[in-house]
Amino acid sequence: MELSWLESVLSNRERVMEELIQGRELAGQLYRVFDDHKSTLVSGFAGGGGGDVGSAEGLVTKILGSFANTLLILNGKEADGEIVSGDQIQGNSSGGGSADSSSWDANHAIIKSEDFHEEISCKSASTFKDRRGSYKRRKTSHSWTRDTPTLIEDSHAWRKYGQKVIHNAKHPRNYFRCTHKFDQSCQATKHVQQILDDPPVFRTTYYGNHTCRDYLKASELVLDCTSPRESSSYIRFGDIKQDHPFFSSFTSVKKEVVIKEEKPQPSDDHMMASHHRNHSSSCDYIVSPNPMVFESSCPMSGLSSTIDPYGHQGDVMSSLIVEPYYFDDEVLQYEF
DNA sequence: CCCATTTGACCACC
DNA sequence: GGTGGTCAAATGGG
Repeated sequence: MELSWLESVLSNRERVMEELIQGRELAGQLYRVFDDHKSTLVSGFAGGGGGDVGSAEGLVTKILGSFANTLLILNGKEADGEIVSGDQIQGNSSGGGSADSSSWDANHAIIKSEDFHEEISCKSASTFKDRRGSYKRRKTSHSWTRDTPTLIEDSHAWRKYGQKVIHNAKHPRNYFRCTHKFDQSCQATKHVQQILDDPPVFRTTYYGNHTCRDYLKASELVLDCTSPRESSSYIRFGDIKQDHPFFSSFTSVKKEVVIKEEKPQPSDDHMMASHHRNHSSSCDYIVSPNPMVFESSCPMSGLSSTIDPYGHQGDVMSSLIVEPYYFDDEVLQYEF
């Protein structure tokens, strides 16, 4: 197997090189795009994020597609026809990157990537999912965790779908899925759990990559706090608030994030119907319903900033990254 | 009325 | 059988 993998890699070497080169070029273009608007993106989120974000996103899409393809090739997945196009990738690493340093500065995070031998293919398992709870335990999907003293924002819209008391844990674990699970078949999910009280530490575990197209704009990012009743304060670029009556268990918050996002193509709109109801309202594309959980997912929304920390796209990538990354205050750490 | 959250039920995995 | 992950009806806010 090792040998066949190696042979496969070698035989695809040209393709790998092409993908990497393309990725590099696209990244360069993206850099210029962001560079042109750096000041806007970094300090002026309030303004609404900017018209070039769209083109930037397009570039990001291509870049991600390029890297994803490379990874797939390296993983020997190509034969399975799993190479994806940039459009399919888009958000890939939901942990994608602390989008913005402003929300992130206060947090020192540790990110670990776990379980990287994943099958990128979707779980075919629950084919006949008519019954509740009938699901396939995500054993094969890769995950990565982030521990933060506060909840961090992210550029994706999440919807809470469950909460569970975990054995031997003081705090319940909250389950979120991507809002676009149904309309765009985005499989990304995450779990958030407070693992320490004082100081508070929240562990966010991401599963799967985002394949959805819509990201919150920078101006929509919310930074919220943590503990249920204590310090939840969320920040909107431009103003800071402090209050929060909510959080029953540390969760649910009302969507404070005002901003509206341009609607996604109306065409796919309905597919989203969440099970029984048609949840396709624009709201779904707007906010991150739970401020409580934040983490930064994908930077593409608009702030480029720095990172795209996690390479979770694939196993290979993860294995290539050995050194920890240091960003400003935070430390991103990869483990295998 | 629409939509997000809550919460108990259900089921896969260990 | 216990635990954890997901589903979906119920609930409540806007």
